[in-house]
Amino acid sequence: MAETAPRTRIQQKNRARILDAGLEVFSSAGFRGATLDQIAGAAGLSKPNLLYYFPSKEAIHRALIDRLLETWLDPLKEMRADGDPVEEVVAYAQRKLTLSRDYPRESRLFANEIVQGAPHIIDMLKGPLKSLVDEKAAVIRGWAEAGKIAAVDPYHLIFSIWALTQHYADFDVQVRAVLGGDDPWEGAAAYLDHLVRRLLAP
Amino acid sequence: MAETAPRTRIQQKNRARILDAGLEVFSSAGFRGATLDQIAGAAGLSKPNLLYYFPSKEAIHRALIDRLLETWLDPLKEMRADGDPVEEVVAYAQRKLTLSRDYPRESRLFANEIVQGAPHIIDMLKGPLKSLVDEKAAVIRGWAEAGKIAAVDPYHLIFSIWALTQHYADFDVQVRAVLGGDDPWEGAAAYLDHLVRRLLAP
DNA sequence: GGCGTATTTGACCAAGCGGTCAAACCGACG
DNA sequence: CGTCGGTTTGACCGCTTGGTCAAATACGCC
Repeated sequence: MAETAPRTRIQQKNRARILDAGLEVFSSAGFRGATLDQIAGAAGLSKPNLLYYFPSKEAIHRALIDRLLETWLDPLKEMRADGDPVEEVVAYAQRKLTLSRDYPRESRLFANEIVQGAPHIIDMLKGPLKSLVDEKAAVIRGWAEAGKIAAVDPYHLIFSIWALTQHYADFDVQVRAVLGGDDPWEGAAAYLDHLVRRLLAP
Repeated sequence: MAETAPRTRIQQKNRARILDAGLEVFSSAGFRGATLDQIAGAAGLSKPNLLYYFPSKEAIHRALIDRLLETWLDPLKEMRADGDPVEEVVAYAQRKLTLSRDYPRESRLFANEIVQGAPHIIDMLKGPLKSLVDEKAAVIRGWAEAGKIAAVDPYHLIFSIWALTQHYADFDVQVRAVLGGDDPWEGAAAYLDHLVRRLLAP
């Protein structure tokens, strides 16, 4: 938040490179495990030069988290109360899965943060996230009570979609080790679709 | 492996305390984020004393991972080909959930390891884990072909059980933030039971 | 008690860490 | 050309880190 727009073209470019490098390093080593030298190296800059653009390691991390949070909830936000219930949930699950597939580093950044107690985003979890989920859970509950979908606990339904979609990104190594060479994502999409339909069919 | 049994009572006690402290710290900070001082503090020992029992930070971590791997696959191993198919999978899912509930620190230790690329256990994933999953997947496929359960991709079925059960332990902060004060585990068990039955009902 | 071994510790070290700073560099504009 | 703001860097600092070591202490057994 309160991100002052970078003035020059060179600032824009370097800030972007730093954030990309930071994402790479933080997501695969955690906050503590990442070093400024690694990030600087990945960004093709010297360490003091890094700190010319961001005042601290913490600031890079925060910028990444902020950027992540902006988009991470979008798929759920898009779920419409006035659509076809089953299709709405199926589509939500697929959007979330696509997000994990296309942004695995962001997914792991988030996972690292949560697993280690979410020190930087606990307020967001208890505030905006909870509100959003409460709202959508009410919608799902409404659908269930109207008999349009089977009765399910809406909170745990949402958790299971989060769990599954995060799993394919965060536990990618394990998934690939078990599956051998095959690309997991196609099978994942089909399975997730099948699972949600089975679960919600009235 | 090749763990020489501690001779004296004092060794047994201190090694156990160190492992417990190490589990606490590693699971909530990751390997890199954990410090020997933290572990020593949590174990109530001095740092050099720690290193009297374990030769390095790495060694503590490895001991924990080894101990974890011994039990982590047990629930899946116990799934019997000659039982009632749906009940076998349901029971497996519940065993795995119970494990996550009772050993959340081990779960997070595992999660930290995998998210960061599984550097220490990649061989185990590609070897024993893959073999076990291949074996059980064949069993599940057999059930499906015999019409005893609905047709599902057995690999993704197993992934979804892993994903969900790990989620409640690893993303505990988020789950609790969304649910408010309520204990998640009861609802989780009911939901997981329901999900598996719905999914597999022929 | 006394002795040998197991255990514990304070002091220390080299390397790596996040971060600073003054000086150098660079390109645009007069 | 000079100079002025934005950019880059090498050298450096204080602190933390994993790990060592010799000396001190406790323990178990005679």
